[in-house]
Amino acid sequence: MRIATWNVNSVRQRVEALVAYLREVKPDVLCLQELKCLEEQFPRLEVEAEGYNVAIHGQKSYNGVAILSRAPMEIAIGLPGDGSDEQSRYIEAVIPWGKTVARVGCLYLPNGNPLGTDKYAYKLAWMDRLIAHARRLLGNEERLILCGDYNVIPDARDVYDPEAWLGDALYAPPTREKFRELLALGFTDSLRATTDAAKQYTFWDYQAGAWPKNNGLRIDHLLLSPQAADRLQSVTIDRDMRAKDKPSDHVPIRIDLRD
DNA sequence: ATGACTTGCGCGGCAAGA
Repeated sequence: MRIATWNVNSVRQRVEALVAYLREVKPDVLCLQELKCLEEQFPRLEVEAEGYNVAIHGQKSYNGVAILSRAPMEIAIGLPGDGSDEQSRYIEAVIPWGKTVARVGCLYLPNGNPLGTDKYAYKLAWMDRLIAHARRLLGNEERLILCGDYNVIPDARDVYDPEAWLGDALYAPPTREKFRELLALGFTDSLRATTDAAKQYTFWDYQAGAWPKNNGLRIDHLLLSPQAADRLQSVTIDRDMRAKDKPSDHVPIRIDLRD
């Protein structure tokens, strides 16, 4: 089972790259974030033509998440815990896998900048809701994968200039503390299960020559329940995607799980 | 070097991203 996640930064700007990725990498499941469109604006026909089912939680202009799967899905929309939250940042699918299933949560965690504002409070509250939901899901003892754009830099190896990022919502200590609280429920950070290496980046800003200078961040993660972690074979960051024409500022990251 | 990116919205610049 190959599961990938990619913040596309507008799916309508990335249709060609998305179709090429599906053809070349052939993921069984692809989670997308930052669609920046309503469901009816999503390039559904192009994706279905590649043999995928599509589940979309869209929003005008901002946010928006989707799960693409070769197998049919049972879908749940939205992160529980706040009925007044109007931002489209979470979608979950149960996907048949042999005699069992994979449960895949696709998330776009709030950016939260700047610190000390309502935006940062929303980020931390969203992380609390994610922790509560993840705790419940772990109780199912399923092959669970929570993946997406976490907007969290886990530690100093994962950012080109740690000191410069201490005052940023992606790296501030309370953000990393909450991320560790999530991990401590029993998740495995799939990338860190396979390497201790620094600079395993998944994002490079469009500005200030971040890509040519390799000034990147590792903020896209696939977290695995014990039942999924047992099956982890490999992790791949599709770094070359950042060098192509009209790239997203994020690249895909994916795992292979043995059947 | 007289300079710093991309997208949506919608047609003029601003908000948002990270």
